[in-house]
Amino acid sequence: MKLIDIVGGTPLPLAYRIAFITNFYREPLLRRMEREFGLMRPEWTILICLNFRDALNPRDICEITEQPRNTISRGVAALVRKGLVEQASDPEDARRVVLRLTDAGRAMYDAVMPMFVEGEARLAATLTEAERRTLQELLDKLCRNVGHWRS
Amino acid sequence: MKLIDIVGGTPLPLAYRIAFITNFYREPLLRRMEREFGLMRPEWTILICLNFRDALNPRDICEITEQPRNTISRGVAALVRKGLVEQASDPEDARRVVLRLTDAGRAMYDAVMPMFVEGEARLAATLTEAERRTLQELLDKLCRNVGHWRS
DNA sequence: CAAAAACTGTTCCACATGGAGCAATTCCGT
DNA sequence: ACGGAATTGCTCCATGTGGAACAGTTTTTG
Repeated sequence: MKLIDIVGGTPLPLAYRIAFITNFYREPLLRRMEREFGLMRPEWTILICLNFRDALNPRDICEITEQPRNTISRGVAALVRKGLVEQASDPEDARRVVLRLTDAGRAMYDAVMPMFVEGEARLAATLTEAERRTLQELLDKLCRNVGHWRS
Repeated sequence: MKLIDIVGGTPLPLAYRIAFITNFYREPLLRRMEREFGLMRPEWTILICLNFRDALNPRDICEITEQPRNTISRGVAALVRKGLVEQASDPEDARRVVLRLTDAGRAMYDAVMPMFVEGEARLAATLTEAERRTLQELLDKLCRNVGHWRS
């Protein structure tokens, strides 16, 4: 009796399998990240956002990730304490704070990300190249239509 | 600037899209469940397990779901308080407890599940029938090979 | 047969997270 | 230009969750 047997028997053929994969892929890696790098999840989220586009406001990150403001606020504070992010005041709006990755912040991103990439590689290794391409296209279609199905 | 743009730009083409879908599908529905039905997530997990196969031990549920013992213990205690689950002592092993859904427990399951089914229907509606079948097969292949890629 | 080891379920404790409210600043309507 | 509304970021608070230790029971080992 394993979880997959139950998952296969529920009336949620897609959603449960997707949640199942998320649980067993992401959760253990996030735990390891917390243990080995001392990064909390919101901090990692912020690093990802800033690595993709620098000089964001906390508000932008909230909008992008749809996480509560206080969560992002605490995450930023922790990253600043660790010297991974610098905050400057926005000259155009005194309420806003401009966030930038420091070199240490980029180094942290480069140190953590390979762990997830390796997990992705193991995941992808169970599929053929054609299957991978197909799966990615279908998932991408779902993601891009998030506005139609999000609850 | 939306999350999907960042997701598409990371070196995790599959995993990030899957996590993205999980976040925007499951999270809002779980919040609604907590609000409207007063069920916590571990309690819902336990209901799903017992609906699939009755007379499980807490230990079984821990093994199936790979959740910590104390989480399941608290969930069971809450469900018993609410009259959704009954616990009896196992005559073969005094350490063990046998869990069974009550009629109210089954009714709760039947009341909550349609919410998730509806969300699944919206999700599936963005794909054609053939795409749905293909996606389910690929996801199923990943799930069944969880032993090869789990971290 | 006795003692150590393993197992099951619970409780205690630390803490990460989300909601509500707050101060400071900017925007908008009149 | 002025006063109310909206926005931004932060702090307090309640709580859900996981790790570690614990008591009771069973199994294994010497």
